[in-house]
Amino acid sequence: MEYQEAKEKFISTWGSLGSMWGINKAMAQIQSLLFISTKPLSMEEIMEELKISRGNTSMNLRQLMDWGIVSKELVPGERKEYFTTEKDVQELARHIAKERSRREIKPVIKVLKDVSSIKDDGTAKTKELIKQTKALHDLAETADAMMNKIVTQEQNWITKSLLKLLK
Amino acid sequence: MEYQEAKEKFISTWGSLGSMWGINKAMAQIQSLLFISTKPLSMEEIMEELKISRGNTSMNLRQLMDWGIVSKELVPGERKEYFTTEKDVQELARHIAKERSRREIKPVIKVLKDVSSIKDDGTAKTKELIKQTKALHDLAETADAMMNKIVTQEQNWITKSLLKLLK
DNA sequence: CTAAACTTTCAATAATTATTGAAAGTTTAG
DNA sequence: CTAAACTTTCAATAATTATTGAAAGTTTAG
Repeated sequence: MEYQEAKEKFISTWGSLGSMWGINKAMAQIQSLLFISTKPLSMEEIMEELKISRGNTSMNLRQLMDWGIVSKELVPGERKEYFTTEKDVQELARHIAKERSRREIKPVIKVLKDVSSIKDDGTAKTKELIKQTKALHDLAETADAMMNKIVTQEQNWITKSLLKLLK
Repeated sequence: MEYQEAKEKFISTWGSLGSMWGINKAMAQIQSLLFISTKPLSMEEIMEELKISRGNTSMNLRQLMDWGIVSKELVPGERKEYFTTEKDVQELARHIAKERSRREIKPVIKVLKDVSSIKDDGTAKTKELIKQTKALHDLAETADAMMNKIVTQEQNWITKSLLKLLK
């Protein structure tokens, strides 16, 4: 496999993966492109590489900046804006985990808490609803907490020792 | 909040969440409905509760069975098929994590491995591609392994002690 | 201040994905 | 074996989501 093929494969795989972390294709592809680029890229360059329109590029870059994983880079003497993404995978994972938690997981936990707190009228179906949503609530909270803790740590020693412990 | 409202809120929240674990709305809603039901439900009952067509119900039930989180229950003396979902959240999480890993994460890890193994032609851009995809590969593998281990364990003692350790 | 160089917005449209429902298929009671 | 009771399939359609591109907006060099 040559450079160009590998690059395209990476971008398209990572792009289609976007949905896993609640991000659309173009957004994920722009991030991928920046992630393996050796230098900041301008909007023109991104449009051309990915064959997407100016509007699309602009909107998705903004979203990536909202997620905190892409930032503007000003090149002195240049009028254009250039963009870079966080290059450290650990940091990237931290940002993504934090945003997902905030945008998606936390609100769901809230709903589960509300639903599981309705008053018990004694009927079997109400009891079941309360029991099951409470169980999900606890699971979701634990999972969310673990994810954040793990990803927030100075990874190396703790991850390694956890993995050993869990094997 | 009364039973009916709580139920609807739960089903619609959990349903819209489906996309987080790569499942469509109807599929997630059917699972939710079964999850808080006190008894197995027939296709008719599911259709009626969720206001979805017979075909839709049939297809999504099949998918849920493929995921291994819903199963047929035969009620003696009845011609119809009845359905139940795994009621234990721990088991549910295990199944979901396992399927996601198999369907989505493992294939991506494979691509990352391939891409990061292209021959180094000495150029900066090739070096960067290799370095970055290798880093992602390692991260993805570690995350996948941890998720599976955690979710596979007899949760209680290990989860609790891990959480303490991580706090 | 002006105009060129750029970016953003957003209505129209294209692409994708989910849903319907009727026809075909399957199972079982009798 | 037959027909009723059910389930599945799948082409057509509806709903949702992403994309385009031109017009409007913004910034800065001169």
